[in-house]
Amino acid sequence: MAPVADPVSSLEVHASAGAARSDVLMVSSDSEEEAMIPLAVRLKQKQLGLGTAAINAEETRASNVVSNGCSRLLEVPSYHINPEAQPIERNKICSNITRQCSSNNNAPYLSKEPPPENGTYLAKCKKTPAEVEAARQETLRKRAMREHQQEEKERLRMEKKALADAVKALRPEECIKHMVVTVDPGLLQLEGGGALLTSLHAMGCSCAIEKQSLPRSVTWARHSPCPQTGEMMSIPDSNTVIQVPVDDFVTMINNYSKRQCNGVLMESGISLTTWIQGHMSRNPSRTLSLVVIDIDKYFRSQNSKCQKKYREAVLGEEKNVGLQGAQKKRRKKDDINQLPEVSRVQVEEALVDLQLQTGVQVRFLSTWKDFTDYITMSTKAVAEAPFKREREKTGFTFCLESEWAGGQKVDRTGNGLLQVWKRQIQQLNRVSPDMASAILSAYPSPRLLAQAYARCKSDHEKVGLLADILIRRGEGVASTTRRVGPELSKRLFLLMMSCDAHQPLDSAV
Amino acid sequence: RAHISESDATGKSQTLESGRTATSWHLPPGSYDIVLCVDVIETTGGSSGRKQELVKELQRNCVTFDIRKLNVGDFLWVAREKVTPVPGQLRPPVGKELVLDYIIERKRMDDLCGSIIDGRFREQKFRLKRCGLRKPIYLVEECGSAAAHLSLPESTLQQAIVNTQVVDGFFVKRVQDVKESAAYLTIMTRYLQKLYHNCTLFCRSRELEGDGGDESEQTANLSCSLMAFTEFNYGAIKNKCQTVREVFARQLMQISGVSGDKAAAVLEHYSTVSSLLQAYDQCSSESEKEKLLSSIKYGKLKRNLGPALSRTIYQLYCTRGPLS
DNA sequence: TGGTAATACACACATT
DNA sequence: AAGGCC
DNA sequence: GAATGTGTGTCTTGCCT
Repeated sequence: MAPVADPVSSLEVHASAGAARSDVLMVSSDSEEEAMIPLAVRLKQKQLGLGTAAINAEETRASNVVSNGCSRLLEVPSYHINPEAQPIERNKICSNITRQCSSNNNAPYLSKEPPPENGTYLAKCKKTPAEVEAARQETLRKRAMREHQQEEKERLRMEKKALADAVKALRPEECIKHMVVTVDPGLLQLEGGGALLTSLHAMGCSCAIEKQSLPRSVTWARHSPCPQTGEMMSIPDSNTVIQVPVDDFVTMINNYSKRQCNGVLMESGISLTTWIQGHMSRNPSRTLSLVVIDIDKYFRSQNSKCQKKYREAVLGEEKNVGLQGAQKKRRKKDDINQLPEVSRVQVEEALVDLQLQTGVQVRFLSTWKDFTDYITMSTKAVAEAPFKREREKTGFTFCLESEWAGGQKVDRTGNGLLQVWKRQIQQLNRVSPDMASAILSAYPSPRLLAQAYARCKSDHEKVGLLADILIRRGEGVASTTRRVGPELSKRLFLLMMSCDAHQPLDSAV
Repeated sequence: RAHISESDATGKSQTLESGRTATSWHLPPGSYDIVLCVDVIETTGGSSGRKQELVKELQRNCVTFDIRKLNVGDFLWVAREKVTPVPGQLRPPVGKELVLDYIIERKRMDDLCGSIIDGRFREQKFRLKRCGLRKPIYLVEECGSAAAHLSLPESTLQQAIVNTQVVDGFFVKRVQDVKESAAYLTIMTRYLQKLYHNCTLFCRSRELEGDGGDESEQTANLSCSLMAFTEFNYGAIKNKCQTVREVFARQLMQISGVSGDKAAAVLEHYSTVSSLLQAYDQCSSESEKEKLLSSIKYGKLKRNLGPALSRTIYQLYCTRGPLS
């Protein structure tokens, strides 16, 4: 039997020794949360109080109407808001509604513009009871309509707020405050546990201490309001960091080396890879990474014990398989000295095995402060990950495609637009500044180029419109001139005139 | 001794389609060698002796490697078909080569520092993600080494390293110096040689690469469907075919204030230059043209593009005389 | 109701 | 604080 | 985003009687 504790058994020891206590420490976001929950609850109540499908249909229709009204005021075509919306103005809809209401309760010909003679009649005689009643109902309807509009406006505002807050929660600055770091109690009873919590707290995120399915591990969760219910819910992150004691680590390295030496048939205990594979098969969705703290302490000990074997192992000229043969010093007194003897090369070999078999990586840290810093940085990385991923998904690739010049500054009068136009031409592949300048001098604005294309009689003429423009390179006598050429001419024609957005510019074949 | 051959895949003068046809060929077990490939820039240039130190170390470890011009990454491994010289021909036939899924970007701390500042860092990570190789590795050198007073704080650098691990999902290997880098490459090479000792390899095309998580596929870590090296190295050069839509987006972003989200929002309504010009032509008044784009929503959710940008774009595309 | 002023708040862009 | 103003 | 700081413009709010 191996004289060293198995990692699994050590897990059980730590878990039983540690008091499994769940504690959540709110740092600076508690006031915000208390303010946010009632907000979301109100939204939920309104959604439940009114219908679901019918109300949603009403609200989308109403929003379209409002948007059309706004866009009319801004003199903007309505299809910017909704491409399928017809150019119906809001005041027409409203007047139609009021007209319908009036005709239902009054004589049809009284609806809008009473004739002059009827006007005098109506002015002389007081309103009939029916008219009074009609007026009352009209007022009631107006009030009801206003209330409905108010409520819908309010609901729309709240929804917008909720979405805006959801985006805010992902911003690099604030996202960290919505993170809750769950730490295994086995980590805290080790030295530096308090410092970990202190640093996490200082960073502005919440901490929870509860027993993890993985020993001495730390996981992350995002504390955010659910868009549907408004309740706060925790969204767990797949990342997990496990701190592996040097004893267990060295033992598993040794087990791997034994397996490599003796052949695959020999069962020689848990190796790093098999240990991780066991955990990963138990819950496949986790992304693990390992931390080993102060492994140099082990190597220092080994080095002082037998320097000769260490050097041989580093030089790697002989297959130095360090079994646990050289364990002669005092046992229970110093745990390190009764560990098996492994070399740094053996560690690296086992690490490569772990990497290629599981993709899990191991971080070696020298102090517990480094561990705290590592967890701190990992927390920031995990917190900001969703934000960055979403940006990569929506944005264009060429935004950060190495040599990318920022937008050309242009003032209110339009100064700078010529440079913009030149740079626009250069966005096509294989267009040098000289080529762009040549085209620029012939057609100093997009409109002029488009007009030139429109004046062409044939498509063949359009394709070759720019082909014979001269490019002058250099200055004075040494300057050489070339043509733009038919290839670039065709590409620019396609770019300017094609109606197919996915039209390839680089001609095939 | 190590076998060094200068097989130069001339990076630019290739034919448009690299010679691999759709014939799905394969490499039976034992018909190929696993060979480490080192980018030529890692062996030559700048610091005279430092680069050769890695080569020397690999040679001492008896690692067979090949020095090539890699268009992405610094190290990778190929499965090189064993070729037997044909009688009557001086040159043996060219062996087929498949590139393994692992690719290493080696980064010294000072390199990393400069890369972060000028933006190369993000670009390199992006290129590694989409290079077709599914197991990118960042080999970070000079980790705990002398507090190199670089132009960036050390905490910043380490945060960047953690980010590439956690956010980008790269495997990050930290080493102290060049010697440890060589040791890592040596161990990796030997392990891969052992891993692929009895595998039949198939040729995959660059297409159909649902490059999901790298570590997520822990069970099928032995990928036998690989790309031909020529196709990989050619595809790594960035001469992608542009479309009207793409170039239009880039053009929009040439004006200050137009970002990716803004351009994308405009493209939602007018995906070509032509359609935008048509829309301007259909406007009845000049003020209508000015505000044609002002109420377009962009980005996170429904933020107006605004009248200012709308006016600028209007000036750009509607000015009938020369621009200034 | 609409319309503005004043602020807050983002975002695009520029630096150690 | 609600209502009518233009 | 490395991290932080700076200026453009929208967007939110409150106000008016």
